[in-house]
Amino acid sequence: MFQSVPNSRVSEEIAEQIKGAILSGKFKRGDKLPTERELVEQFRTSRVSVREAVRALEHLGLVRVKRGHGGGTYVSGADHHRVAESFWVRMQLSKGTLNHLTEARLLLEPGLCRLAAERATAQDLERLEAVVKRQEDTVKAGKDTQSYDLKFHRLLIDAARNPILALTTVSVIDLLVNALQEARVGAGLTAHVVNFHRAIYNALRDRDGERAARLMADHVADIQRRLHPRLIRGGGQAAPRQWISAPLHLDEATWDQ
Amino acid sequence: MFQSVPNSRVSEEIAEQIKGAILSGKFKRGDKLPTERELVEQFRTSRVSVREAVRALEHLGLVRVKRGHGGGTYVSGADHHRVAESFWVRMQLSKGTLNHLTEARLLLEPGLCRLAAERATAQDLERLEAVVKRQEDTVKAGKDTQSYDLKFHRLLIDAARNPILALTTVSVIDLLVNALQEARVGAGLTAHVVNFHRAIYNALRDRDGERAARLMADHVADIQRRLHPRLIRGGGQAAPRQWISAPLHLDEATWDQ
DNA sequence: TAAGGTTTAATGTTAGACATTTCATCAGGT
DNA sequence: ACCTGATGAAATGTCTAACATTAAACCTTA
Repeated sequence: MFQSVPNSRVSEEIAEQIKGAILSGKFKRGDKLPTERELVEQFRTSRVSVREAVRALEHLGLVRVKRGHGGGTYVSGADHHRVAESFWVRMQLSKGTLNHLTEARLLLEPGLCRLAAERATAQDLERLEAVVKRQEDTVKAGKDTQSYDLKFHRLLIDAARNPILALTTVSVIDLLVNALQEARVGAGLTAHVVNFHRAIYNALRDRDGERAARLMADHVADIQRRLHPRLIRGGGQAAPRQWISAPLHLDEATWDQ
Repeated sequence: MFQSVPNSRVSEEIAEQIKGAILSGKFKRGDKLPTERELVEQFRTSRVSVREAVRALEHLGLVRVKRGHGGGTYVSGADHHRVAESFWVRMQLSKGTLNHLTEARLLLEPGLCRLAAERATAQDLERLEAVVKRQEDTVKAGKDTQSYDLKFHRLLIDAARNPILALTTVSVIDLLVNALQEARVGAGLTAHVVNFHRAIYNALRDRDGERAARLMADHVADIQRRLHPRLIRGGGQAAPRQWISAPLHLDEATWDQ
């Protein structure tokens, strides 16, 4: 019946305006917002309110704040870490386990494969192939391949071209990788992993979404079978201390790492 | 190699401690945290830092703050609205559309059906049946059934017993419902909806996950077919002004509405 | 007893000073 | 040339103390 009244908190009003400016493209990724003092003048308010607004944007993952000389508020193009943190908190509140995370992954990633098989561009496929190849070489050299492992999944997720599923899936994978690293498991299955990646890539190249999805499901289940048993002695309760993955899009990773 | 240093911001340290207290159960849903002034004394810090910490928890969805007499900070047991907002922001940044939301739903909800078919308790089924029945009665009376519609999906999501998928799916549905309401579509398909719900319930009762999943996929696709065409004239760009759904768990809705 | 004003306990907002961090620059010694 | 360390400057971070606003509870009165 009636319109809801405007936000009662000054900081929310400010945050809303800045958010609008960012989303409408007035500020782009990497741009620096005015300093706190300048914003105080522009909004005719106090520094506390401005800071509160900036914090809100920070928690949305829209900006990041740097201290010191040359510091300030920089537009960061929405990274996923805050969402991952929310997932983690909710998991703890609901007494969730790693199996719930893997279960989510098992639903999400095969679905993304189907989408990616339809939508992957030539460039997507090229990048995927390059990562698989480099991973194969690294395996032969006997070195750790986790970074390529993650890159493959990230490229695939991006190729599916669905921002919501991407945000969710990256967060889930990130939490899983964190938990596994925390528990010091994960080594010694590199050969299996890269074989799956190669097979999935081939399916995507052939635009065979079903095959890709099935392979991905096997791949994730394989990881689950191999890693989770090692976790029985109760690892992974502590919150992640630092995030493994770069922010959501690989392109974004170049400037805000 | 090295341990990460403790959070550099005072407020993060405070937030971490309070978060820990909540997650470990020292504060339960509905409990009132100490007032800002009391926290200032306990942490030996300033009100600014305490307030910043409380804001952080608010953005995590862990607490909500009420002003005025009898106000204060109350533990809210993680509602999904903040995650939904993050989803929305990311969608806008990525030039996403309603179709991306529906696509996510189309992947998530059938999957949840499979899980729910395995895991639903007798009580879950009882509640689902009750909602379907009431919705059928409401349809016969010719009234609006949206609240029952949402309740059905929420009960089903809860029955799948996966906090991550639940959080994601509730957020997606919430955004969709918001966008559709904004665009004033949605009336006139109540009979179709309730028939699907009945069929899905039957499948769950029979523990036939595949059938339930297929029906749910049809159901969501049906909604998409009927509603999205009406959206062509550009509805749904404005951010949701208020959230439709109650917080994540129905049980939680009783005290913090 | 119901309507409406008053009190009061909490958060919200402002102002201004000072602390800290971080980069850039420059000087000096090897 | 090049590393090392001292200094300066620009920004955010923190603290204090006062005042504003809100909304529940209480009290007064018709």
